Amino acid sequence: MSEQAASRVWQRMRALVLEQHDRRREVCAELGMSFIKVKALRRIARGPLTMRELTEQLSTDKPYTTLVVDYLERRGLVERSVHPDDRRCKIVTVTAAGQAASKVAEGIINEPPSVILELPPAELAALDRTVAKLAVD
Amino acid sequence: MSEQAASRVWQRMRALVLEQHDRRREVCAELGMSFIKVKALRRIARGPLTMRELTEQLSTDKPYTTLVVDYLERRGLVERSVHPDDRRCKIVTVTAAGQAASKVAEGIINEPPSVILELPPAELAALDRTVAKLAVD
DNA sequence: GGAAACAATTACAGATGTAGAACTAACTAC
DNA sequence: GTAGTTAGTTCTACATCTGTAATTGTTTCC
Repeated sequence: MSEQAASRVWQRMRALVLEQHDRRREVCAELGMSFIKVKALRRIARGPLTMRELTEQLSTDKPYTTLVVDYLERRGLVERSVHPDDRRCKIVTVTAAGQAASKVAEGIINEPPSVILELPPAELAALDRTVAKLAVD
Repeated sequence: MSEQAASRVWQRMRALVLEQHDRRREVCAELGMSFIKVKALRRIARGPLTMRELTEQLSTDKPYTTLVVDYLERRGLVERSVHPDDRRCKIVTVTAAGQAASKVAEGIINEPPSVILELPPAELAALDRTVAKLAVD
């Protein structure tokens, strides 16, 4: 029954990501900020965003986004500027320091668990191909 | 380079679990409680636990565990009883109502994303075998 | 039996995140 | 130009979570 296999796969993937290899605490300790702020920083580092876009990405509300960006700006990691075409909007951009901090975060978060690295090369390659199909983005 | 493949696999698994198919909001809305309380309920439903054990499972602190269990007990989902061999300990057990609520939560959380179900059977079977290797627990 | 250790609770302080209402400034469309 | 809309901010209130210290009852070990 392939439905059961799918369920098994899903539960194990969840366990791996959320329990066995959760690096959130580590990242927060390293950067000295809450995880939602790390997430905000990483998104901004990926490319400039308006406040509204960032609010959507973080799935939070506008007032809190203001607080988060205030915090990151105070630490010199991001900057606000007025949108050239629509002066109501602000564009949030990462600074050099922010880019560096984001890289540190990515390094910790994207470090794969050793169990994946230890797979036989052929099996890893197959896994790579399959998982690529699962990721829409 | 298999290190890059491992990194790719990991990042895509994370995206799938945390972004594409995150059911946390849904579960919280359905059960009317915060996610940490859902997590506590699910752990207790899996089998009786002492407060200390539950504290470890939730990776929180003792006082907060007391509050969480107070809440679940007030809603009639779990019960506290004294440990027969060590009267310092309390054993937290799920009630019938709690078991039912937990099943609802599991149903939502464990429902695999459709992309997994849609894989060709042979590929799903291979994925199932590989992922089983990755899950230590 | 007494000291030390442990489980759980209580009390408390503080950080973090969620949410609504009201406001300003800027844009859009008629 | 004026009405309605949108982006962002401020203010406020609250829920949630984290962390420390002290307290109670119980167990363990000498």
